[in-house]
Amino acid sequence: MADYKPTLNLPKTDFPMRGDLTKREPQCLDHWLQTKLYQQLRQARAGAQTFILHDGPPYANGNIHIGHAVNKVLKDIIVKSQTLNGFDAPYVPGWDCHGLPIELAVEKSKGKAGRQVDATEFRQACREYAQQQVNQQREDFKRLGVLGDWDQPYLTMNYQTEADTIRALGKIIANGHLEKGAKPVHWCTDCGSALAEAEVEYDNKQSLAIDVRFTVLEADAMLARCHAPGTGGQGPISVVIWTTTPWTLPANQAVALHPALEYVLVECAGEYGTERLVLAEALLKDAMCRYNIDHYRVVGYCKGEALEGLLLQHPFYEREVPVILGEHVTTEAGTGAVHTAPGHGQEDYVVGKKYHLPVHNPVGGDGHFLADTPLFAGEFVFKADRKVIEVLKAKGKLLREKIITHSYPHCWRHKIPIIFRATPQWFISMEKAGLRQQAMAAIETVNWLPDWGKERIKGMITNRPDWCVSRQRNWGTPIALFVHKHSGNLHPNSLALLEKVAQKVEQAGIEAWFSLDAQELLGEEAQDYEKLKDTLDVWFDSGVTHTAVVQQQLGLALPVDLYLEGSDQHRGWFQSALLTAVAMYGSAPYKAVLTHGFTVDADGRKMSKSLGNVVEPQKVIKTLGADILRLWVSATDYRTEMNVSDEILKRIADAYRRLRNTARFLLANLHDFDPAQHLVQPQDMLALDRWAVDRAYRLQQEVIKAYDGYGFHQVYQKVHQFCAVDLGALYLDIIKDRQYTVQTEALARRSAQTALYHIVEALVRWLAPILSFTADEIWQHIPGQRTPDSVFLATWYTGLFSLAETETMNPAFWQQVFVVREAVSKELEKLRVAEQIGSSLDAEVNIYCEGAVFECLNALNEELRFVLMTSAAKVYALAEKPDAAVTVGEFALLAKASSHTKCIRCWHHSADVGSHAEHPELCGRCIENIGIGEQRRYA
RNA sequence: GAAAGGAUAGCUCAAAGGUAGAGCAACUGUCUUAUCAACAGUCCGUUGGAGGUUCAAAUCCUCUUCUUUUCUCCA
Repeated sequence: MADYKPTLNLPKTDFPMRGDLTKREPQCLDHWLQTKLYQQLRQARAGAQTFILHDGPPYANGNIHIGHAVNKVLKDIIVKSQTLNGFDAPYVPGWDCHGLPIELAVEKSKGKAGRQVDATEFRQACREYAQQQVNQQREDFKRLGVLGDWDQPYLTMNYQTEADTIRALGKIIANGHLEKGAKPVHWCTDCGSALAEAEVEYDNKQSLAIDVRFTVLEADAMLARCHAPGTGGQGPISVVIWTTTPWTLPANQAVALHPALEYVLVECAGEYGTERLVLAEALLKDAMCRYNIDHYRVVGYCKGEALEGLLLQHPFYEREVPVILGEHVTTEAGTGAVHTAPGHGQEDYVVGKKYHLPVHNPVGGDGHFLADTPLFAGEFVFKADRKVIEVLKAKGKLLREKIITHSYPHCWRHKIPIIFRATPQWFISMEKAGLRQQAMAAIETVNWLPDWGKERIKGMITNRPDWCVSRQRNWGTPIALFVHKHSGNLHPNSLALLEKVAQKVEQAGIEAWFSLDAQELLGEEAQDYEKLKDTLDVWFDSGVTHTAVVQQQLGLALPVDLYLEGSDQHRGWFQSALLTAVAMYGSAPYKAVLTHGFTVDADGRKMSKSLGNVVEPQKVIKTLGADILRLWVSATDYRTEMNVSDEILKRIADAYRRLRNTARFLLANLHDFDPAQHLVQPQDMLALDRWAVDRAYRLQQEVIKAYDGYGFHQVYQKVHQFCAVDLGALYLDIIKDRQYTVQTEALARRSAQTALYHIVEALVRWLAPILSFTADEIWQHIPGQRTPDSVFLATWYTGLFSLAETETMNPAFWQQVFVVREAVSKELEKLRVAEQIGSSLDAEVNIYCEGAVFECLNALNEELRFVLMTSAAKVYALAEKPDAAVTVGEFALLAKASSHTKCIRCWHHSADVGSHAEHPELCGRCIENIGIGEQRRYA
């Protein structure tokens, strides 16, 4: 048997079938670095319309997890697709570098600032630690294939940025939003400082629980407010509170009731004679039992809201305190009446604010009552509990005392119980200069994606308290203000001073403030002013990057096009950016805000070490490659939770192989194609090839639309389907015969190659934002002069064209043909099962039809068999249909094994095999093709 | 405890009141000219559950389960 294989034009390529991504991707990254791809891109797009995605800075601590990877990849897909749109879309990644977690990490190695190590040295260590964390995270982000200005990222600890953060504060002060106040914070009496949430741990503590009478000042006024069917009883009336922190009573400013709870007025005989008590009805029995009172009677009742504003006598001070209402009051324990000391409790503070109660804190930093505190001056708070009880007893206000054990916050370092203590703080007021209302208006100007994000942030802005921006910390942007020692007022020249400080910080970083001698700026006045030691909340640092980074460092205009972060950032960055922007210049810093959900496992549970369901991006990259991770990100609808597991990634890897192999096949069939010489003009191309280009043309419009709408999973679905169905199952399968068997230079072949060429040019661009590494690799293998050098410098391919409806063989025509093809396929399968044929080329088929179907099939003439991939395909009128034919819809089919001999070169069965003496195993078509060449017109 | 989002085939996604549909996977074959590939055929669903509105519900309403995020987490 002669070997005709060398006479075929078989596919040939260096583009490997296997991705080998774990090896190839790092090389690709090196190449991008060496060619300064990012810088090239900036030059190439200079002057083009911009698209600015402003990066939200991850916190510079710890390894990146899958959530970071999702966020960065989504950003990268957007930036790359917008670049393909022709926009100048710079991407400058950033890091959030100040703050507590870094301080805590440094404390572990260096010790606490001001104790084992001085504050300056401590801050330097924080700076170094943060930089090292940035470096580590940066390597992981780069490995994901994210294209950005990694050499010049923005860091909130850059001197310039620190200075501009201070200037941002100045602007907010100038606009009248900053306010001094006091707020209770966790306070360790041993540390002598405030503790952050992360420094607090809960443990059991024994406390004295007491029930205390707050006597109603005007009994008549009280009775007038409630239903008292009889006489209303006898004796003094007291509202009873229950507390586990007796030492907070000196700071009491009110008693809180729940507005909707039912309260009762009970007459009973106590140790001081007949009296009346006010309690929540639901707790009446419990309370009476606790007080050992057997005989009592309800003499009146009312809802809590009826008592609002009623005045009570403080149990041991000459102070009148009001009844206030709070939703936080419950009936789980106590009396339904809550002792309220805004200086000693978060909730009391919040509700107190509503009623304009004074925030009174009589306790010093060492936990001892201040010298001007009547009765308890100098006492340590927890020791004062006993003394408070003695005083209450003496005043006849104590109903009962008992030692209880309960969960209580402790200092994680000293393991001692901590207290809530109001300390001076700085706030950005939501109301003082209309910030809340302006922010609400700004929300309306932003495109929130998905749309429920708008309601979410509106709800948060509506309800949020003033923003406490001060922290008693070391590693942070300083609140660089001077406060008058006696009046507590800001220095009248604060704004000018702030600018002077900012100039110093530009040169030497935040240390310039901490090491500043006040005299240098204030001269003689320095002795009258206190230089603030507080730092800014880190959310302020990241919040103002719209100014400190976007405007100042990058010189870009606001608002930017897009912020993109996880949905938790409605509470975080989206809000801190919005509030600071509105406070500075009255409008939102972004045009649109896009959010993504969190990654969860296959069952929708969040990832945790204890559940063992954590997917680490580093591991995925090491085993499957970054492109697989990227493909997963693109394939997943990120608007809700994103499921990820080994199985899901395996499926994604399968899909990757299909995409890669499709590209490989296209390239392999273009190995001898030079577009400069061989490209066939659209009007000269075969009809089927024009159909294929038309499919790509239509798809490209959908792909671009999907990218612009940030619907990447649609891109994935559509492109994958195109590769699997339009190309794999149809077009590529059909043209193999033409590609392989006709003459190398035949129009029939060059026409198909032209289509393949157009398609791969388009495909590589569709894939580039998602499969960046693979697309780059494909780009290198596409034949012809490649300009630009990289797919990332390119714009969408413009060589595609549509197939006009007016053509005979228009898209609808081919649709009809493929319906028949599918039916034929099913018929052939029957023959195959019956073992009458193997390959479809072993069969021939007769089609009986009329009307449009007949016209259609007949138009293809002799070439119908190539579309159906049978050795023969004949079209007859429906009337001629024999009984053996199978009817499928509008037509009927009769398929049978071919009786002719198989040509060993093209595998078609044909009557003319053997007609040539020199090539007894070939058909006439192949003889032509080895020699003079076959003519084709349609398929 | 509250608010918001989500739940459709083994997986990823469609279907905006009108017969639940793709692709992948699985299974069974074919080919050996994309070969650790490709093609063909087959199978797969009480749309988380229960009610309701409607001639008709994945879709609208109510309740419920699970889950995610945020808030509250307390005298």
